[in-house]
Amino acid sequence: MAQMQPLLVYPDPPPPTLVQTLDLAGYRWQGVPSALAAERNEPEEGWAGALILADADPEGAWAICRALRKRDLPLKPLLVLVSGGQLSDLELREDLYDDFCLTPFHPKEMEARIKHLLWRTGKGTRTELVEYGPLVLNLETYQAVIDKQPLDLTYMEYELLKFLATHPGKVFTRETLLSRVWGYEYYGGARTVDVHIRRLRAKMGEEHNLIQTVRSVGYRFGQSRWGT
Amino acid sequence: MAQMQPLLVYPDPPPPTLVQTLDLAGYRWQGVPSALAAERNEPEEGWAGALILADADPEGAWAICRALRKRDLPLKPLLVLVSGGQLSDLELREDLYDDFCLTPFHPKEMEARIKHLLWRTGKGTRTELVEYGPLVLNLETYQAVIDKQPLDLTYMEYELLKFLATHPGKVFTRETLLSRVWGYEYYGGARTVDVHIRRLRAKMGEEHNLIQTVRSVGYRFGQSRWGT
DNA sequence: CCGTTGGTTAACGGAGTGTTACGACGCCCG
DNA sequence: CGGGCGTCGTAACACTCCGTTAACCAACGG
Repeated sequence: MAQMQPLLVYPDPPPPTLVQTLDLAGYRWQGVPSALAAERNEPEEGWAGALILADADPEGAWAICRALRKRDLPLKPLLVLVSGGQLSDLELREDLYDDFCLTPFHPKEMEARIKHLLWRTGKGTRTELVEYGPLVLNLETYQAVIDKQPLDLTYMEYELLKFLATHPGKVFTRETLLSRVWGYEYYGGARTVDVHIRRLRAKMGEEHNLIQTVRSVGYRFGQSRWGT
Repeated sequence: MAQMQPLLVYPDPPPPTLVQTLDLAGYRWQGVPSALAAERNEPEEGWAGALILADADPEGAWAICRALRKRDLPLKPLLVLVSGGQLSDLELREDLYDDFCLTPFHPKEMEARIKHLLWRTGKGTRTELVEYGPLVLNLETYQAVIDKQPLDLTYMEYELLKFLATHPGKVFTRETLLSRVWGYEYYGGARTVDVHIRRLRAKMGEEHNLIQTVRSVGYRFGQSRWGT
């Protein structure tokens, strides 16, 4: 266990109970104060996973999660600690964590969760491909392919398409897209979404209308389970 | 909210707290007393996942897990409930579960775990549906289906139908509909409602008269409780 | 510097919505 | 029994938004 890659822990320094739990269980770990620091201090071997405490500073914590998810997309296992009152937050951020634990936590439970999480992801059960019909997104290489032909997408276009494609059928308002794809509180015209949608549609041929507009509501990717 | 495959629950009957949690969250479920029963009672569509209570009868519970894992290896999500004292048991059975929860459990936590587990395994988020007879509204895709055939509704039509369908049997005056569907401060002719009702009726075939007019009062969706 | 990317603005076209008019139907009352 | 009145169904029409689109600008990074 000692020769494993270290765990990333936020915030820095972590609360004593967490420190104690991690040390007792024999994990190597390192606290980081920000997303930037997480990137800078990343060891040669990479992080084994991340523990994010979200009960003290939820916004900062989720920002870290987003940053981690965005950067190393062969996603590191990510465990968030939340208070009971934050359980409803989890619903909107399904894709930002792999497991969660309530605070105050039972040390044994935390240990078991970390262990199981590492085990789970070690088995490679994670998919780094997103597929929908003729579209394939390779999350590792940031490449998109449609009808076996590579798509040349910009960063934002890719992120937007990825988000939509991982929630097929569901309708999102422009505001939701702005907050979930662009990030936290984004101040800017909602028309930005329109334009990016348009550019996506242009790059993917017109023949497959994978992105549909739902008037007065927003946009939807793919068909839902009920046919056309 | 229905329309998802049911969850398998062991033992049968489950403790009241679990029943309450599942029912409140709107999950379909079925208790099974044994691995054999789980196989026999498996519905046509299959199980969405399994909830195994391991604190009362650990041996039986783990046996069930093993049986489930052996049979459908395209892993159904499997969540076990264990007491604090059983945490060490988990270590030896990493492969028999996908997530766990401590008993006594926090209902919200349980709900969040189930939801995340189903999301993770791609079994789909439990879609919020409104159903009445041949009509199904999918609230998150903004799609409507009648007799398995998609309906092409505009925004206002959809909102109106959604409102009516979520209050079956109840009669609403035009004024009420205007204020509840269009908005509280809406000022306009009451005939607007008529026209939208008409368009709805036209798009849904005439064969099902799901929307009835109550003369001098307003409109009602579905059959009143007094019969026709 | 120039090319790429991300975001804004404005004009345009059209679907969606609400209004109006008219006809049909039922109900009350003479 | 029949006229008159109120209510509802229907179609046509006009206007208002909304989404599309193109062009333009700003922020980078080489």
